[in-house]
Amino acid sequence: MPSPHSPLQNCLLAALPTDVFQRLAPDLELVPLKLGQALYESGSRLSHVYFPTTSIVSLLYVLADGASAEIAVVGNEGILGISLFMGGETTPSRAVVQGAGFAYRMRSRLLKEEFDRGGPMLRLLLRYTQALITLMTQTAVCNRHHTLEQQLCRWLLLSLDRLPTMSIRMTQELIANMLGVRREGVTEAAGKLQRAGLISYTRGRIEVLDRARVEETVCECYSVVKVEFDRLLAPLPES
Amino acid sequence: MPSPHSPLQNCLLAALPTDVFQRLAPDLELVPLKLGQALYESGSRLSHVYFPTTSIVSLLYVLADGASAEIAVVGNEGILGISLFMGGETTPSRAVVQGAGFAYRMRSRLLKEEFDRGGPMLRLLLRYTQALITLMTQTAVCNRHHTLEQQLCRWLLLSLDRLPTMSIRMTQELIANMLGVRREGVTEAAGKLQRAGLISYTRGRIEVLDRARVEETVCECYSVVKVEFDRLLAPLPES
DNA sequence: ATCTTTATGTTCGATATCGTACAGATAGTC
DNA sequence: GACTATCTGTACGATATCGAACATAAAGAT
Repeated sequence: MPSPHSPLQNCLLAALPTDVFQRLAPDLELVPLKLGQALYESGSRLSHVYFPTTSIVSLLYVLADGASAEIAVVGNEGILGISLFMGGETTPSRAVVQGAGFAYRMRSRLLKEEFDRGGPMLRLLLRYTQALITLMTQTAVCNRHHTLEQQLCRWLLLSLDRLPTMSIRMTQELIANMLGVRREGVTEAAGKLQRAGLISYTRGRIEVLDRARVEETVCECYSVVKVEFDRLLAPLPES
Repeated sequence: MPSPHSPLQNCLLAALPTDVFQRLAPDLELVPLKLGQALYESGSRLSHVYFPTTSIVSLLYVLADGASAEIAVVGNEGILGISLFMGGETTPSRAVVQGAGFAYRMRSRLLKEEFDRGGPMLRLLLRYTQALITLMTQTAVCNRHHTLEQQLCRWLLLSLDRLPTMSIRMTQELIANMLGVRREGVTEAAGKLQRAGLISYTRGRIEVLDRARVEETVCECYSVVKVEFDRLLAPLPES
C-alpha cells in the first residue's frame, strides 16, 4: 500500500521534468505543519524551503504596533522561501501555518544550487514568483477599495483553492489578523454570509455551502489572481 | 563637453560589471518620458524595458470600475518591465510616468538574452525584484493600517528619493489616484502639512520644505522600504 | 485684459470601520 | 455534570473616509 503522501501533490514539484525531480527527491523531507506554527520570522535566514502539499501557509506582515495583514497565501501550488533564490536571503514577512497539514522541505543550499543551474527550476520558480506578485498587489488594491465582506469572500475562495476540502479550520479572530481588521468586523461579515446561506460556521471552522454565490459576492480581485495563477503555472514553461 | 545624460545615472546599469555594461551599451536608447505617458498597459507585451535616469514612473493597478491604486514607484534605482524576465511576459498593471524626465530603453529580447546568461544581470535584477516586492507588500499593509496623512508623507518621501530635486510636479488629483483616495482627502492632508510648515505647494507642484519633519510624520513603512532597498541594492552582489 | 480651463478649498450628510465593553454560547477539561 | 477557557454576538459612540456640490483661485489662451 503506497504512502498517502507524495511530493507530486505539490504543483511546482510535479511540474519539474523527471530528471530534475529525481535529482532533488532524495532531499525532500515530509514534515507535518501545525496550525499557528511559524515557518520563518521577519528577517530570519532560511535553513529550508517548504513545498506544501496538504497544508496552507500565510505570509503575514506584522507592524511595529502589532497590527498585521496577510500579503499572500501559499498552498500546494507554491513554495515558501522565495527570498532565498531572489538573492535577498531574508524578507520582512512572517510565514504562519494557516491550515495544518503536510509539506516537503528541502535544504536551502540544494534548492539554490538547482536554481543556479538556470534550467527548468529557475523558470518555474520565477513564474511562480510573478504570480505571487500579482497576488500581493491585488491584495493592496483590494485593501483600499473593497468592503470587508468582499475581502472575506476573496480570502475564503483563495484558501479553498489551496485546500482539498470545503471547510477551513480558523477562528474569526485569526481571520481578522489575516485581513488586518477587527474580529468584530469579521463576525459581522461572516454572520451576513451565514444568514444568506452562503457559508456556515461554528467555533473555529468555516464551511462554504454555496461556492457559486460566494463567487458572485467576491470582488474582481479573486478572479484576477486566479486567472494569473492559471496562466503562469498551467503549462510547463518551455522557454 | 559631455552629454548631461548617461546610462550610469541608473543605479542598476551602474552596478553592472564593465564587460556586461559594454555589451549592452550600444542598444541603450535615450528617450524622454512625458508626464502622464503610459509605458505599458495592463496585459500588454513589452517591446522594451526602461531604465529611468531622471524620470519617475508609477506602477498603477486600475480596477474594473476605474478606481486605481499605485502599487510601486520606479525611479533611477530600478527598471520597468520585470515581467519580461520573470517569465510571464505581461502583468495586470499599468506603468504611468509620474515625473517627466529621461530613461534609457533597451529591446526586450536583448535584456532577456543577457538575463538568461545567468550572470550578474540575473542576480542584480532578481535582487531588485525582491526589493520591489517589499515595496508592494508594504503598500498593502500601509493602505490598511495608516492614515492618509501618513501615506501622503510616505508617497512624498519615496518619490523624492527617486528624484534629484526637492519638488514634485503633480496635482492633488493625480496623487489621489496614486494613493487610491479622493482628491479632497489629499487636499485636506496636504493642507495640514502645509499649515504645519512641512511642505508648500501651488498648482501642480509640491515642495518639501522640512524633510526631517516629514520623516517624523511618516509611518514606519517608509523606512522599512528604504532599508530593504539599501540592503538589497547597495553592494554589487557577488554570489 | 478678459475669458476659460484647471487646480484647490470648503462644506454637508452618509457610510464603513474602529475601539471598547460586555453578554451569550460552545468545546474541552476535571 | 460543572467549570473554564475560548469563541462568537451585539451594542455604543468615535473617527476616517466617502460622495457630492459648490466656491475660490491661479495659470494659460485669445
